[in-house]
Amino acid sequence: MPRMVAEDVAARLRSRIEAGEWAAPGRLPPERELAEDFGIARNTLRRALGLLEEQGFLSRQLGRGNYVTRLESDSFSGILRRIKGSSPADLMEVRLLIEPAAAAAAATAASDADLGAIRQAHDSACQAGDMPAFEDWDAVFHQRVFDCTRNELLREMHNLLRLLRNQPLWFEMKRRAFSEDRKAVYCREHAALLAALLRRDPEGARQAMLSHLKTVRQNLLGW
Amino acid sequence: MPRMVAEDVAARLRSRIEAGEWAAPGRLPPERELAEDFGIARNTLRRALGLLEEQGFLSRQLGRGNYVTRLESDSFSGILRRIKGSSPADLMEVRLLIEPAAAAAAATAASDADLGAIRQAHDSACQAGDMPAFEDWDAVFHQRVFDCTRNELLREMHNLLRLLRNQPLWFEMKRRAFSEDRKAVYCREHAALLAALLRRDPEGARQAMLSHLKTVRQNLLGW
DNA sequence: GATATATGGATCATAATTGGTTCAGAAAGG
DNA sequence: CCTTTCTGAACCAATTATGATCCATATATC
Repeated sequence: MPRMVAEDVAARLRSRIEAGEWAAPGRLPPERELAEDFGIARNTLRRALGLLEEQGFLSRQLGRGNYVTRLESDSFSGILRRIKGSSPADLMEVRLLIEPAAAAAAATAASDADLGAIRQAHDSACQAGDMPAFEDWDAVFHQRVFDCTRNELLREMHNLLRLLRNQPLWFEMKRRAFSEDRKAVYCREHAALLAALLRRDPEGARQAMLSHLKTVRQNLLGW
Repeated sequence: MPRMVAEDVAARLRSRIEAGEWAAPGRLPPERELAEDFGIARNTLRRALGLLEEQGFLSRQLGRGNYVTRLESDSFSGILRRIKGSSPADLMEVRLLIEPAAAAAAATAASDADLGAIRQAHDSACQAGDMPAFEDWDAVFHQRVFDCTRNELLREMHNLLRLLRNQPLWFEMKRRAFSEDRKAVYCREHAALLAALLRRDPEGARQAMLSHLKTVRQNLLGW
């Protein structure tokens, strides 16, 4: 299956290495074992090892074995990789923590143009025909609330969360949880948030975002 | 509806690509899967892909797959780069937004062992002889508050902020702003926060963290 | 030291997957 | 109607994965 199994396995191997399964500087299991472990052909596993070797994670020694060299746990990329593995519950909790505060900040910092952009995203979401289209516009809506805050870092942190929400696992969850009724509820809640922003009402915006996200959590996680 | 389904799909695809669902340099799912995903025929999907290819968003490779090309603007790496360039003011604002809430959450979720670790970091910080040592323990202190929340994602997001604070520009700011008096103030504020955590008092912890961070902002930014 | 075993290195034919192309027919809109 | 667009299917071409086999080197055992 030319589905880039090699790259996929390389990523999984790297993650297992960094999880400390074979602490550096340690030896990996023989290729024949690893291949069986991953359920792939040895040839394919060897390609994955080749990729990791190029990246400097492995040292391969003929007749001796494959050895882990360095591992990065505290660097930016290490953090990002761990962020990618976050659970939906954790993500939802962080959203509940950050987004209401951002909405409050947006209420005071937003320009008229900002609010127009939010309204446009809101309208598009309400008119969206199917679930993927709605989700696309929903994401834009939330992003534009953060845009209002004029805080680059905050925007990018939300971008990070947005990326997580768009990963396949999340997408499946959202697809299962989607219905026309729920979309209508979301639209009403978005409208309430937008109204608070238009009133320049920080507390109202905070509460609107909070109750909206609680609805989302209820629909996605059931609590 | 013979009205440009392809263009519509192209726009949605582009939006999902920009949202990082298949981060560059990443591979898109096979055309047959994507077509089913969007609920359209493979031919139509291919027209959409053609449009995106013309715009330079995709690289299509026979037998291999379709790849997202440039557009690191919204991928993990692009976000990372922009995060690294954040201004001290933005960072301070984000800290003020996140850390008090995290402290409140920590007050309810912390185990005795967690609190012991925080106390240990607090003591070490107070006894630190020079500025780098104090900053180290200060960072550990704050990090351990986040550890209490049992939220991996939240911890890693704080780790990200912590990395920012350790970049050269920040370090210089902190070094200039450091003094024994201010260190003593920080220690008192840390002690107040720790006390609130030990009381399992969420509101107290939130307020203690908030006023501490306001002190830090005053010392670093002057407002 | 000689031999056996374990392990990485390399090659090849075959099968599976994937993008590329074409075509006939259905569906939507003027 | 007529045109455009979408659909569904079949087939081609390129790439990748598989499974097997054999070679090369290092380590253990006697």
